[in-house]
Amino acid sequence: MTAASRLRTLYDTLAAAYGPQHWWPSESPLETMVGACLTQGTAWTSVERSLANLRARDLLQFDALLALPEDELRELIRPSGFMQRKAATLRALLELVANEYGGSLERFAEAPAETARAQLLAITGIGPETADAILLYALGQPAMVVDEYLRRVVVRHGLAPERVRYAEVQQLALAAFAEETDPAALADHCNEFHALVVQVGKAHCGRTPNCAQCPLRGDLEYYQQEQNRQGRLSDLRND
DNA sequence: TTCCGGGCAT
DNA sequence: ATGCCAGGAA
Repeated sequence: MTAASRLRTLYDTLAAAYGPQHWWPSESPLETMVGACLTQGTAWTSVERSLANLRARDLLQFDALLALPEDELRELIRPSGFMQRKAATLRALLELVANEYGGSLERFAEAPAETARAQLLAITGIGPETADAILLYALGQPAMVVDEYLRRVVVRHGLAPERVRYAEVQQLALAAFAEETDPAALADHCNEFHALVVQVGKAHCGRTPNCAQCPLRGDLEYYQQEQNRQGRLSDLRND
């Protein structure tokens, strides 16, 4: 049983348990992009308040948002926290799209994924998770989003070592869909995968694990039994 | 590792 | 009151 095939089974188990997740909830790619920045380390309900503030002033349009002074933006996004950093990040993101793509998210989406990702990562305040979330949910690219929940699931189920890096978890998750050759279909899987991981993570894989009712407990027991078996063999060898 | 931060559940 | 959240930078 390879790590990739086990992860694929976890995905299928989550899909069966939770059903379609319909991510990312938004009315436009711009709103998705903004939400992706605002939700860093922040509950989604708080992000919704900020988005409502912007929508109420018709600011969820590119030109209007670009024209908004940073200090005003800061106040409108206050409910989602880290407002100074996030306001600066959003400004830089809007300027990237304005300067490199004429303010068109459609053109941004047509850029090679590697180019777009590098440009996003060059912005202070956008790290790998936010960059991949924007690539996937706002630009439609087949990017795998790795968050703390996925890292915990992968580590706790013995699919990777404790100090595993972002890129390694990402490669492992992509390997679970290696048979998918169509980019659009892969993007659909990436979309659903991350959404499902967030669901199971919030309910069962927080700071302290809560496995009793977890849909993935079967796989965990499999791993723990393997671990015990390895332990007994190790004892027989006296090491 | 620590800080950034308001909102919400407990 | 305390802990934690669809993270990232210094």
